[in-house]
Amino acid sequence: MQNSPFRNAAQREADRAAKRDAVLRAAVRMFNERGFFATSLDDVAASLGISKRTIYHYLANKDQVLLECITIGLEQLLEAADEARAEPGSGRDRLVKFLHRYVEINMDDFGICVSRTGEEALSRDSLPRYRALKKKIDVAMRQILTEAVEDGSIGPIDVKMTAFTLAGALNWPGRWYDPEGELTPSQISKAMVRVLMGGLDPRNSPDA
Amino acid sequence: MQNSPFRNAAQREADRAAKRDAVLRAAVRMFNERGFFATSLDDVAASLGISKRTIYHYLANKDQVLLECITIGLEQLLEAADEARAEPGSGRDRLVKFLHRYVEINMDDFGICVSRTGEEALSRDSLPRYRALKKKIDVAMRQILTEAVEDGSIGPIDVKMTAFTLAGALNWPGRWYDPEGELTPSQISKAMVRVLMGGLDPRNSPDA
DNA sequence: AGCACAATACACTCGTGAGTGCATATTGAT
DNA sequence: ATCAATATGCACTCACGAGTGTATTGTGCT
Repeated sequence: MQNSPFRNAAQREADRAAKRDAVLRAAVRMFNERGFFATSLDDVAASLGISKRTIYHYLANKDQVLLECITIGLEQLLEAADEARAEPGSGRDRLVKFLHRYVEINMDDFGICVSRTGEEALSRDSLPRYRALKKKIDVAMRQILTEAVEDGSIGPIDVKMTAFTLAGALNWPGRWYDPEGELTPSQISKAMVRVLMGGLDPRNSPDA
Repeated sequence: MQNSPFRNAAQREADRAAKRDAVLRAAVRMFNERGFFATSLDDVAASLGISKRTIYHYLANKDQVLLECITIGLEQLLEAADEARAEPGSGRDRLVKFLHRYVEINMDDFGICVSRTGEEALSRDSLPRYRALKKKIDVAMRQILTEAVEDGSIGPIDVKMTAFTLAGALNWPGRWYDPEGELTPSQISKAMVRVLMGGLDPRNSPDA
């Protein structure tokens, strides 16, 4: 059965997907390093030892390359939201879980690409999909916040503005995080979440 | 004395500065709308009813146009830091003052440009000046935080990570703020600062 | 063996936009 | 009145990079 046509068909499909993936990975790394506009697909091809024409065999155009990269990043965030919501514990526990994952994803190749790329980089055609995904994440964030407010495990904050504020803070590491730096993603995420949950004002009594 | 050569020389200088300024203003607006790379200097010139060649009379190249815009924005932030530090009151009071101004500046044309522009957009030559200014602002922010921690008016937070977290949150409005939207800069800034100062965790006892 | 199709390369077109050379107008100084 | 300098436009060059037409190779299928 090793060589049945089914297996082979599947195999080829997998090969193709793997190659497409490799292109996206190479592309996203270069986008993050030099920026989307300063990166030519010739560069990306060269970094893989292939020709630009090959890239166009797997992806329609440069815009689609970017959209795929961003989509991967955004879908990771959506997954994180789903996972967090499935957790046991208080609303606050689920929120904290989500925030941690959010920060960490934003220090991964595709996540970095998300936080560094603005709407200007995408084509008219790609914008709707992009905006829809962004919106979903915003909705998920607000949902998680609302649940936590409702069960009283966090204070009665303004959900909308809090979601914006959190998003900003959590996305920022994508701009300055340096894999060679001293701080690990996990340390960064812990520190940031602590600040955001506790706030700057002194607590009336320190809790356990 | 109305027509003394001094007056005229000064006048001409002022005219020139005003024109240069108008170019920067027009440029920054377009950069913010379409993005730096999607904006050609021909576009900017057209929006002012002049020719591209005229722009090159006041500014050396596109890179310098951007650098000037960013510098204006960053210098506003530095000013805000100085003003805040000169205020009376507790360290917390000065910090809050600074944060409010910070957010508001980030919703002004030049401030938006700062928060939307990454290092990729600048040339090798411009980077040092850019980085130096950014650093100054980070230092100022940490200074203000440190003072507030030391006089006990805010909790004993990790200054470095808090500065990063705040910067992220405060810069974010530059990405989504819409002058036509319902929320005014002042409302946004108030809401964000409240979230950041108070945190999400419930307070042990609500204060006055 | 031969066919069909996927994968890849090479060499090209074409548009766009940064930056410039030159010619011209305007204005203050002598 | 004339000169010098400043301001501005027009038309150009030049490089770069996205995307493509076509040829070539490899591989599974019959």
